[in-house]
Amino acid sequence: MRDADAPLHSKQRSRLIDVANHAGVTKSVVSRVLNNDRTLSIREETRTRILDAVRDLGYQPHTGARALAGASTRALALLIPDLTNPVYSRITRGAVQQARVRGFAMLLAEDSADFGVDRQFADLVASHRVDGLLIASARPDHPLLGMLPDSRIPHVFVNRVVAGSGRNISLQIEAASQAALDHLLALGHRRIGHVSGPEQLAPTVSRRAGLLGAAAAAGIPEPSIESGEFNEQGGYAAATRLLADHPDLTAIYASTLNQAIGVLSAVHAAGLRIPGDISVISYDDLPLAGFLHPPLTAIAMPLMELGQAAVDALCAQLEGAPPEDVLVPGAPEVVVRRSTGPPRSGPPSGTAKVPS
Amino acid sequence: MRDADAPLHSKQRSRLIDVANHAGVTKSVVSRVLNNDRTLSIREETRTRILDAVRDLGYQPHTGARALAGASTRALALLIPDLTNPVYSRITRGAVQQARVRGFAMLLAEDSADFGVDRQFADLVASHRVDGLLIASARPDHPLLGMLPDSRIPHVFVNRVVAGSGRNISLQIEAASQAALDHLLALGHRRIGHVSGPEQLAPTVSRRAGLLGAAAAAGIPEPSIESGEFNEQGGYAAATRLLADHPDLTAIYASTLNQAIGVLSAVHAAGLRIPGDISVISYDDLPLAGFLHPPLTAIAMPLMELGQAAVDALCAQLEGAPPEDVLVPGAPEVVVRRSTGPPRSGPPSGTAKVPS
DNA sequence: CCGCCGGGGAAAACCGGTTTTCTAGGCGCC
DNA sequence: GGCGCCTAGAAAACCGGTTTTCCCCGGCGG
Repeated sequence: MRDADAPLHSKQRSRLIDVANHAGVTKSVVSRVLNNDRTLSIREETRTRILDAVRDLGYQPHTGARALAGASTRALALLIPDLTNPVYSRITRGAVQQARVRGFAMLLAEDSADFGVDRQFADLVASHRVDGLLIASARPDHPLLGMLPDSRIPHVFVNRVVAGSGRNISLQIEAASQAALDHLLALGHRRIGHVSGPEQLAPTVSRRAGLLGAAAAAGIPEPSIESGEFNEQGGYAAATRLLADHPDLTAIYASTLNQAIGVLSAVHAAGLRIPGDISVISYDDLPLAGFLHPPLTAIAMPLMELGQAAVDALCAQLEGAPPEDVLVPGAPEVVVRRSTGPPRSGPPSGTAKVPS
Repeated sequence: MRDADAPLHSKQRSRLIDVANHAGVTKSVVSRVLNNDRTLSIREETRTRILDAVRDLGYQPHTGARALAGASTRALALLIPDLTNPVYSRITRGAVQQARVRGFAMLLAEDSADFGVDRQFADLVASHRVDGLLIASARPDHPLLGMLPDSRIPHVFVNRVVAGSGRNISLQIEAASQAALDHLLALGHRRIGHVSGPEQLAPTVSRRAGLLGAAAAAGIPEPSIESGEFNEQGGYAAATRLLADHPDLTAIYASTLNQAIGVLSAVHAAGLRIPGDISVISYDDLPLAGFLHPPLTAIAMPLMELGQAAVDALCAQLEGAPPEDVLVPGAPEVVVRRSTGPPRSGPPSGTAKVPS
């Protein structure tokens, strides 16, 4: 035992040099062992002696020192538009989990405060706080987009498609819309309304395009579309307009679970029965959907997997791979509950023009 | 101008030494100016020269170097049990925002993965990644609780009350239960059920205690209580049991918005009308509540403020203040919607014993 | 005239790692 | 037997800040 001089009873955190002394080597060797430096040649016995010392002392590298010495910070940052939107909650969960698996910490920034978030994000990078960025909040005019291409900072876009960026991590949105339409067609619906999201947002556009394309291919009348924010109020307002302007609709496809809740509310308010008068189907499935009134038919999307895939893609960039678009696999699945049914035969039963 | 030798066109990030050269001083002076070192005496002219240089060069300190040199990391970590629970989303939002205001980054960890989260959190501290911890996820048996008192790491408990810790940041939960009961009493209810949360969880206990105390004071029969997880399924199951075992109930008070959604569903499934047969009221108000069927009466709690207060309290500790309990002000407010009304006079109308 | 004091800032040590360079010894080879 | 090479690890230079110490200089009192 050569550790007689090591401060075994010290309450201090142990440093690399302590481990080195404990193992009877220099700190450079310890560092290289811990980082799996292939250019180091070392006897197996020495290696285990070092690893034992690491364990004995409970050594934990100092993140700052590491970052300073040029290595990575092993931290990522996630920018999302709205934490209270369950869609982003799931994506965040997946991303945080996967980051953890890969040994990264995850920083969080929310765009809703929109109080200089672009600036904040730029600072995270400039101050070497993170190795890379996950951006789930890029509207086409987002200031961040202007500064990213110049910087060398690795980043991916999550659930966003920034044209030509070559680093978009996305879901099979068009296929989801196709699946939703197929479900409605199988029930016999032909006049369909769509509650869409904010204009120019990539997922909005994809869902709409998927729906319109599929409708055209199926030879049914072009779906009526109204847009609203990605929340309950947005869904409520859009559905109210749809019902008022297109009394012949028999089904509504909502772009988001939050919107769908607003849609349900608007349909109830119009005095219509679900699915008797109007069927409602939603993109995004969550446990919540099963407890609505009526339980909501929805398209389950692999949101956690999206978050995980985004972290994987970002890590690949960190390891030197060129960025590339990723389409998260997993076919959309229609979870049939009780908000969809055959279309009514006659005119709607309720007083569609008189919301309470 | 003395900056002729400064690499003005360099694309590199500028360092402290660059700023110093640009301003014609040494880096120690720059550092002390930027950190408002009161022991430094400096001419006003020099100070502005330095600040100008900082601005001109777009200087951004290297977080790692700073942390290494003994200063703080200016990062905090937040541990929450479940991101998809909107309650925690709001708390998180408040915390992230306030951290940003105070110049801190926020790291996120979720307990749901419960894949060594305590270990992960300990690591964050041990590796000097964060200055302090916000813990919103402490069950009494949480492993983290065993290790925290020893460590000198500043931390607070958010929406949790760890007895004797002296660092609990909490809401006026008892008052909220009181307000809920007052609302029901005013409507004429006397037989009340309560859907409670997981046992031993501090908020669960507080809400229950508040309700029982207020009920006793009002002289009504002791409320019937069933517990369930803090999600829709938990609320559904608990409400189903309540309805089956206590057919005389005329109102249910749910512990969480998620649970309330399950309660609504269970009441519907039992064939009962809301509020005709059963009134439902919930702790936690969110926009979502207004779009349920029927729109849900709920107690609005200042969740974002809770998150902010937690960050404030933690920062106070970082600045050397002794930890102390904080009761976030803001009286609970009953947002009356349509899920509550006068109690029915006779027996319930539905087939309460036959959930579909 | 000299010593002391305080303002203004320079110098250097240090934080804990990473990475490149260097060296001592042992071995095979010619 | 001398040489180069390989192995195993030592040494030292850095990364970019913070903080303590030190120094110079001018003014002022004795």
